[in-house]
Amino acid sequence: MTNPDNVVRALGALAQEHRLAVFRLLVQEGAQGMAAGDLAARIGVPPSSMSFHLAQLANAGLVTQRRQSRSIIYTADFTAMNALMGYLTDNCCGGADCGIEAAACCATDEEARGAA
Amino acid sequence: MTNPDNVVRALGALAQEHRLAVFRLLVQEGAQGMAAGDLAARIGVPPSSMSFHLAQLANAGLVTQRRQSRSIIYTADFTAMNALMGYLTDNCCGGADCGIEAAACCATDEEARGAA
DNA sequence: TCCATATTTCAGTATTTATCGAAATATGGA
DNA sequence: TCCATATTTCGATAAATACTGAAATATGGA
Repeated sequence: MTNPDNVVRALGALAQEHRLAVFRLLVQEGAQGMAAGDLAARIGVPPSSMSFHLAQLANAGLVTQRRQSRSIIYTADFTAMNALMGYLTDNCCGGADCGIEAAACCATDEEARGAA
Repeated sequence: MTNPDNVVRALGALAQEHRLAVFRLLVQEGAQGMAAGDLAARIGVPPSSMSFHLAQLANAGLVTQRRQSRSIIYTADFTAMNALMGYLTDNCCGGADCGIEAAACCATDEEARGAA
C-alpha cells in the first residue's frame, strides 16, 4: 500500500457513496464481517451492484473475503486502512514535531480473520 | 466533514495521481504552503491542469488558499484531513477496545494559516 | 497607462465509472 | 440428481472525470 497507484486505487474505492457505507459498516463489524447479500440488503442496492462494489474494494485491498457455506463474508482490512492513512500523513510538516500519530485501528487483518 | 457527501468528495479529490501528490506535498510543507505555479512545476503538469486539480481539492475542503502578491498559496487543511480519517475509523469494531486512535496531525488549520 | 507575471476559465474530446436486469456459476441439502 | 440459495459475470446505457491549449482575469511595478 505504500505506492501511489495502490493508494489512488484505495481512495477511489472509498470515494463512492455505497462503497464508503459498506466499508464503514465492515469497519464497525470488525473481525466478524458480513455476507455479501446482507450488505446488499443493508445498504439497499441490488446484489449485482453490491458485487461490483465489493470487487472494487477487494481489488483495492481494503477488504478480504472468506467463504462460509453458501455465503461470502467480507471483512475490512485494518492493516490496509492504517497504511492508507499513514501514507496521507507521511512526513507531515517536514517531520517537525507536530503531534502526528500513526493511527492504529483494531486488530491486524491476520487476527481479524481468526488466523489464531 | 462529518456527512457522507463531503467525505466522498474529499476521497474523490485524493483519488487521483496528481492531486494525491499535491496534497502530500502540501502536508509536508505544513503551514508554509506552496504557490499554484510552483506546484505545477513540481508535479509536472500544465498550469491549467494544476488549477483544475487545486479547485477540486479546495472544493473538497482539503486545502485552503491565500493570496500573496501575484501568487496564490495553497495549504493543506489538517483539520479536514483528521476529520476524514476519523470518519473512516468511526466506531471501529463496534466501539470495542481495539486500540483505535484519532489521528491528530500537525496544527489545526487556523494555526496553519497563521491566524495568531 | 502599459507590460509582465500568475492563475483561472473555457471548450472539446477521450476515458472511466455507476447502474442493474438477466444469465451463469457455486454451494448445500434432500 | 434436483432444487433452492448466494454470489458473480455479462451487456448495454448514462453520467462523471481528466486533460490541456487558448483566452480571460488579476496583480504589481515602471
